[in-house]
Amino acid sequence: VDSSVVAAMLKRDGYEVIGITLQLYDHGAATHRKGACCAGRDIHDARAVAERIGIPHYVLDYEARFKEAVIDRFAESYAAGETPVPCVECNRSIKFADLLGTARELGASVLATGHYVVSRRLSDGSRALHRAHDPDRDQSYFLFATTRAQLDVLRFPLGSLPKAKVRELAREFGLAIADKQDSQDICFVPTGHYADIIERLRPRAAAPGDIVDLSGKLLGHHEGIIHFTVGQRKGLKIAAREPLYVVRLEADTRRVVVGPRAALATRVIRLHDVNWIGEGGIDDAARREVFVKVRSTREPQPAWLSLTGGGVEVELTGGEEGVAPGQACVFYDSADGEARVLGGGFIRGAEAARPVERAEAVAAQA
RNA sequence: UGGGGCGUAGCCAAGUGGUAAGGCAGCGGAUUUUGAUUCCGCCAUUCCCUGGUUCGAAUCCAGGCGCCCCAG
Repeated sequence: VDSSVVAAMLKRDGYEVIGITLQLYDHGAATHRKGACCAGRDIHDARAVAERIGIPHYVLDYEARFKEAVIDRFAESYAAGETPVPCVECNRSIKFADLLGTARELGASVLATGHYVVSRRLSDGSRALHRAHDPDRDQSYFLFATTRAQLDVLRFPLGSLPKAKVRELAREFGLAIADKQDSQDICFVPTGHYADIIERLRPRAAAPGDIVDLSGKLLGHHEGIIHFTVGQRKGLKIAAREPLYVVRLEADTRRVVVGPRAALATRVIRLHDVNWIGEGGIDDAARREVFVKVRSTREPQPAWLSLTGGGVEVELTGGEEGVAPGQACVFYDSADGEARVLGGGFIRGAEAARPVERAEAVAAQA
């Protein structure tokens, strides 16, 4: 629905519009699944929309690149005990790199997408990324890795519209897909069981292992580390006095370490591959308070950034629970409203306190 | 084979004469363009077995069976 409305809006406004649909993965398996995108059924729908609004439409076969850049990395990440965010990878490499390049080759001056995020022009001509007007639809979390150069040629016409309005527009434009279900879950996992596809790609990653508590005591067994993520409660099959959560995954020993909810508390997060699209450089920002999201469905939390030898470190003022390596940590300049996206990074690890503070705590006890 | 204790759902566990709490696990749903979390719902016609007392028993009595502990 979203990208269709974007195309129709631009066409209405007098732009020369070219519709492009990406074929990203096996279009046989996922064709009939509700909530899927970018395959089979969607391609037909897109073609019908293009015809309705009178624009040329191309279907680009990106299956090979998608498998390499998104699916393989997804499996790799899980096998390493991390919890990846495939949507981030897809946006930055498939849509905003490969597709963007193709758009340019077609002579397009900009690439418009149906993402719910706002791009604002700054006085110097460059662009700033902001959260969508509707915080419930905001997709900025998945777009933190977008570079300044990409922002220059990207447009997000839906960022200030509520979803209901978009569907209304779709009806006004006479688009048959006006009430089509929103996409959700991981698009390339037709069954909803992401572990299946990882097992196919990385058979060795599905090996069973032990479930232990924080002291290392054996509590049970599991059918593969890929079935778990930090903070997860369901599926441990261990009856205890209180609910147990996955505290960390040890890929090398295939151990799943569990503990009480309190053990999920996190204050310090270490990042890698940080992208900065805020004012100035990231070193300028290290002195002021920012707001970060550690998952898409969470309000930004106050935090401080600091540069360390290995990368960027985030210290949360209030703490977070169940922060999983591999996930994204996205920076904003404000806690609410259409906050500007300052950038973000991938989570390398997280601790309940800084190493120095831990050392001091130990010293104090002695 | 002397003494003591125990046996309630997959696990832990309350209930000691009035018609089976709760937690954990599990299952289902809601929420969610990642994985999770969270929330809601479901989950023992029956309390180791067999008799007995009683209007009424998981609760009292008798006898079995099974476990545990101490002492042999």
